[in-house]
Amino acid sequence: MAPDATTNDSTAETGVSIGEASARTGVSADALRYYERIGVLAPVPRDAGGRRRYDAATIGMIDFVRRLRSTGMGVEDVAAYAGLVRRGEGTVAERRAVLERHRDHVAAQVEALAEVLSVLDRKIGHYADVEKGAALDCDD
Amino acid sequence: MAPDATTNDSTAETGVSIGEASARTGVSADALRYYERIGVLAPVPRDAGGRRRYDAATIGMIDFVRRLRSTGMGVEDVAAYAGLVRRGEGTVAERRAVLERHRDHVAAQVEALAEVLSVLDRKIGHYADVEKGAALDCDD
DNA sequence: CGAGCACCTGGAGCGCGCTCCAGGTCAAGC
DNA sequence: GCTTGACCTGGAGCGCGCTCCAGGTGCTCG
Repeated sequence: MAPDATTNDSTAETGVSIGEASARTGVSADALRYYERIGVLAPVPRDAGGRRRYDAATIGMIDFVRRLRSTGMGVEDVAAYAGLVRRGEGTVAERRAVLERHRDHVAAQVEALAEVLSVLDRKIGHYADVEKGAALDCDD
Repeated sequence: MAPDATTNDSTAETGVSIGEASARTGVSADALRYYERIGVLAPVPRDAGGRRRYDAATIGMIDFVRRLRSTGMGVEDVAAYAGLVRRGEGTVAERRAVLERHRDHVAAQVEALAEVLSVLDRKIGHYADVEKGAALDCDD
């Protein structure tokens, strides 16, 4: 059986290109290079030609970074967390603390959004009322 | 009975100052002027000395604007909505459509945040496990 | 009367997080 | 051999949403 269509080389060219990593994670290639520069990602290994190769673990990390970013964690904070991950086992408690703080932050966001959601629903309902019986209109 | 401590003048100085409006809404005075400039707020009436006076309805609008902003609606979109409000009754259906679209947007945000929340909880739980029996650790 | 304070205007500046660009290298396909 | 395309680097540029500044006005308080 052929082992793998993309890796049948003895010099084990492993991982995927930056384009592929971008496609898989939804993070732009520019952003990936930027993340590496500022330390959100550890220096990514290169192939013979100096091109980046992203392994599965790194892809996973990028995906997690994307989630953190999407919930409003600043790139510096993400870089700090990533630094802990890189420093290894001794930082587990600290990593947990960082994530717990961020979880609380996200939970607060959800609450705040839910509140706005209810305000929107009230307002939409009000508009709907005005549209039907265009009468008992107050102001907004 | 004294009618009101702040408004016992015959020339009816109505509404509150920009500082007061800022304090009540949590929106900075600079932002309030900025909002007026770009049309998020209609031109605010002035007192004899050219200072802005915010009435209750405007304070309410500012509060709603703050909610829209906090849920990621861009200032231009907010200005567009505010423009509809200013144009009056004929725009009710359109306003409703805008808010419904935004509500969907916010609902999607809530869903996305909730998903990240669960990922965070899993990860935090995993870290907690590692901390207790520091053994069956895989990688992250 | 002088000081202090809140407010005014127009415009410049800024922090964030990328995004884009110029100029170059390399590998593959025609 | 030449073109095409994905990738490389360092650094400049940008869109957003304010924020800050200089320079000035006017009210109030001691």
